[in-house]
Amino acid sequence: MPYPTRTTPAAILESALQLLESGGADGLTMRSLAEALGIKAPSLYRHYADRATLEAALVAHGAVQLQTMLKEIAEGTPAARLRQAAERYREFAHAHPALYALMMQPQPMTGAPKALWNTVLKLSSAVTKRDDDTAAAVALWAFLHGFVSLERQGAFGASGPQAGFATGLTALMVGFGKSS
Amino acid sequence: MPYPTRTTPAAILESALQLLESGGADGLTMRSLAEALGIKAPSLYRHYADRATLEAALVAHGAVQLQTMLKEIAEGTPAARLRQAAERYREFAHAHPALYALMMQPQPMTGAPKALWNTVLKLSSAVTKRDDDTAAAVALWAFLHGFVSLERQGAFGASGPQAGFATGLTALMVGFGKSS
DNA sequence: CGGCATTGCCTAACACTGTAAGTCTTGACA
DNA sequence: TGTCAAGACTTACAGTGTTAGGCAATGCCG
Repeated sequence: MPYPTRTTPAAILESALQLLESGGADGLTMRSLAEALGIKAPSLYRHYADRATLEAALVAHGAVQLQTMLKEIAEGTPAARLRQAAERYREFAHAHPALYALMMQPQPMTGAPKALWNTVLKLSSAVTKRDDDTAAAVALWAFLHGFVSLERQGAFGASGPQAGFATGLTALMVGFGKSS
Repeated sequence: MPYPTRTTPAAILESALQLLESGGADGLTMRSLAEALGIKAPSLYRHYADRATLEAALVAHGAVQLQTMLKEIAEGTPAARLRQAAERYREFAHAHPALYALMMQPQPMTGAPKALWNTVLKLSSAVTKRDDDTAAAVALWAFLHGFVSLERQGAFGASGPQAGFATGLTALMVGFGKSS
């Protein structure tokens, strides 16, 4: 009886992402992932040491993807670019809720997530016109992440979350000394 | 053979909170909770329909507690009170990380959490001087929640999260048209 | 006071998790 | 052709939430 095809790391990640999208966080288990790949759960441990390692790979993947989306923005004033980046950040979080949740789990920030943070920092510093303006970047990111979190948990009634997003973002930028 | 003491709902909540504090989110399981109470896991289902219901009770408890902390602040200008409330919010989140995480899980916002939200809204509206200024309150809460989330996940290096908190809060308030 | 229903506990068991141990199959290379 | 490593397999364990069914003790009602 021949064994199934050899499984590649790329295929595993792809299947895992797909399961996350379709079934949410609960949809991704070692067994469901294995089944999607046509193998048995324990075989996955030949490729990833444990679930945590697999998740780390997913997080890295997500960070790279999001960072790319943010870096692609090249047109407009720094303020306009920041606004656009914020929109994309929010879109990403809502388009891939389970992946985003995974990315935002407590964990030491290294590698891809670190690079993502640097991108946010640069985008923000361009607006405040102060290099390495961590305070502003931190506030910005906090606002972004907090907003999408509250949004996802349905904290806002029908009373216009979208409006609050733009308003808050503007307030933050104004407060940090730059409008436009 | 006499059965152990009759278990009260209050005792269950108390034990659950304690487990949450000491062992984090993983420390609270139906079995560990039962053991802490001197009973067996299935017996818990006489008191709470399922784990979700139990968690809802914990969330409600946390919301009431936090709301009380925020409402206690009576002195100072609206801006000063808001600042102090923000500090307390952050302290609460860090003092009870697991409980706070539970409170911030996606779930329809009703009852105690709703009341908490109203308190935040009032605190914020007092500063912007516009009744029912949801946009400002939303931005504020997003900032608060986002900040503590990122803080908890270690997203900020040693580069002064504390500074970023005050700075961001001020920026937000300035941006919404009121300093002091 | 006696009977009875409700309440709260029990044990046993099911369907899931992640994961460890040990074995078989396959393809590549000496 | 023989050997070896990679990747699959089966089996099994401990732990999760949860259900089913039964015993004990409390409180109510005649």
